[in-house]
Amino acid sequence: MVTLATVSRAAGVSTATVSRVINQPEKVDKRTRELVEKTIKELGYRPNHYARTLASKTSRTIGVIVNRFASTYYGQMLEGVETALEVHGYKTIAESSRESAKGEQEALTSLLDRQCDAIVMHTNQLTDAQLRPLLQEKQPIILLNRHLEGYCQRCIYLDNEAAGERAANYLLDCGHRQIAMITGSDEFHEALARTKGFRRAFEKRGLELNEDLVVKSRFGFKGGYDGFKQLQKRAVPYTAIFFQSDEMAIAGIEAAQEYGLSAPADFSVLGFDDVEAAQYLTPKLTTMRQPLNEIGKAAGLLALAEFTGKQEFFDGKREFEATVKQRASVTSLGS
Amino acid sequence: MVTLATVSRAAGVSTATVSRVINQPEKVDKRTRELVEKTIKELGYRPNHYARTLASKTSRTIGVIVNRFASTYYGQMLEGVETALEVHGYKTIAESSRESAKGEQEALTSLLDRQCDAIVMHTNQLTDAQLRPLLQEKQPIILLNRHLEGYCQRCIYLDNEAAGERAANYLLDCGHRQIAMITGSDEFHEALARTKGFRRAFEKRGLELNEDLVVKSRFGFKGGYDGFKQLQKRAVPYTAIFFQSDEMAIAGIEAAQEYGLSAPADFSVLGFDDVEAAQYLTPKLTTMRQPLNEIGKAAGLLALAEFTGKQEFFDGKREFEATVKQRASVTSLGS
DNA sequence: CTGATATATGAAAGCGCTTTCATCAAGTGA
DNA sequence: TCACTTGATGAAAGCGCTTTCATATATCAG
Repeated sequence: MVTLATVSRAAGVSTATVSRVINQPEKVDKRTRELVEKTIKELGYRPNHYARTLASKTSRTIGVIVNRFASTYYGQMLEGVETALEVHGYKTIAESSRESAKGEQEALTSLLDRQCDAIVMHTNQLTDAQLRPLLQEKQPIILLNRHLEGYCQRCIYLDNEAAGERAANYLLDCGHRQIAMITGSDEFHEALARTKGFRRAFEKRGLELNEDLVVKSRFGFKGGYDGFKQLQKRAVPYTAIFFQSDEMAIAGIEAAQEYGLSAPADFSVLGFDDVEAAQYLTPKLTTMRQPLNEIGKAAGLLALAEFTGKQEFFDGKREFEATVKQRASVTSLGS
Repeated sequence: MVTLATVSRAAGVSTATVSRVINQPEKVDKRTRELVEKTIKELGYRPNHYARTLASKTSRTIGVIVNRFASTYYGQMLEGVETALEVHGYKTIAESSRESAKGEQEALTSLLDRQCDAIVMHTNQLTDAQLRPLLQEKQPIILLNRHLEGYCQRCIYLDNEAAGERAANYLLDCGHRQIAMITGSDEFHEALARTKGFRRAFEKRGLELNEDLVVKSRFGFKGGYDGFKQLQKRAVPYTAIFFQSDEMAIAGIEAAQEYGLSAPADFSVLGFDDVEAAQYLTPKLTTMRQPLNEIGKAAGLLALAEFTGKQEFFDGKREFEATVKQRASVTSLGS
């Protein structure tokens, strides 16, 4: 194995000098530097990341924790973080929590043990009380789509309430009145907030939201499929459905087929996320576009800013807005 | 910071003993062990992963390199690797190559520098010649869906040729003769193999594959969309289309709408992958099911077996088969 | 030419852990 | 009882690097 010492011996200098060539080249005489650089190349020396981190106490890597890898939702955020950090010479490593509190906790300590300089995490299984102590680490931890009292500085999130409200308003503006909503699971702050905002839109207009039309379900295809069936069972008329994720909407549309119903002919559907598939479906899905990539970027940059203490990395934008992406699955009711 | 030394002092033992309690508890007297364990807990001590790895030269983690995070295809494999390793107390960390040769190379050295005990990688940008030297590391590197002369021991793959052949045969058996194919990009070994197998099926039956009906495109939604349009431009009649990925198929079906065509009424479509969305589309997508999760698991286990030298981790199955998942998008042509 | 300042380098201590080797006490069989 | 194994523990070296501090040489103003 080629180590610093190997190189230093070969070049006839001390290990300190070789180290300097790598980390602060300007502090080394040009001739020495070139000699060392040549030797490094010839020997194919690659610094041992672990030794380096151990000695310097910084690893130039940011850890990211997501719920699942096999989901575009998290994947897009992840890519956002990655691209933002790459520019500044930082690496991203990812772990998944497999949707369990234990997993979230383990991933966090694992990443901490790996000396990540900062951590970006999406957490919904851990309660506020469980989470708080974990946040005491000296490495900054950025929370995705989660609000924690007194920890706002380090939260990046979509304003899900506003998004829910906007979704309702859009449907309302299209003339719909009997609007159903299939929600994501309670466990997710996102779902709760979207529901709350949705309700508020009705209140503000002095309209009543028919509670029989809101069915609690789960994110993911299956959740949309089951949710739709449940809605049908209630036999309450509706002209539009708001699904709290695109995956749910896709599956819901399919479920409708089994009842001989089809969107948007029989009812309008509004999704959420704007996954890549949304624009390639039949009907093309009208959905609440969520800037997943930018959210990821912001989180990455905030992590960097917090870790380095250089605020210029981060532009201060912690809150993002979802916007209506109009396509074909929502139709206006003729007034 | 609580270190080994802190604990050892508090417990009144040597650091060696504390270390043993953690790594080989059976070698420590029960009473001492319990005392140390108690102290560890009280102090909230967590071993420093870096120091540990540096000293022991093993990190108990496997690195995985995928092309992109925001794709279910890789996500599912990743989850497969993860679940397989978790059981054995190994961690998985992932990096993405962002679909570039440079990215693949960087991810590899980064993971190597991180002392991953073994690496599982999906690589298609690096040429065989570029790849070979990288494989010389002492850490075993497992290749996903790639064949490398003389490196078969460490390759896990879907038999894409057989899959392509099977796809063609299925369509042929359904009575289709004018079959179009939209391929993935040449850069991917997967695409080439599927095409090859597809061709072979025709040859074996003494049938001719109309070359005007095969259009080279790219994986991903856009590739399917563009591919279909290109196919239309050629104005050659067909009764079925084989898309080399589900994403392509989804987008292709949508593109067809723009021509007033719809599947399966106007033509059958066969996809590839069986992504979760496939069963929730209209029409439900008939597709070549690829056991992504199992492939990931196998790769993880093989990595473990190679690293530890314990062959019992791995069951020897390196090659996987795709099977036809019949749903609604392919119809039989009345004979 | 002198003392002060800047620049380039090396020696050596440490980062937090594992592991080898030596030590010591306790147990064993003859 | 003695020589001998066995088991539990500690001292200390070392993993590959960074960084502080001291040293040595070069540079400069006066």
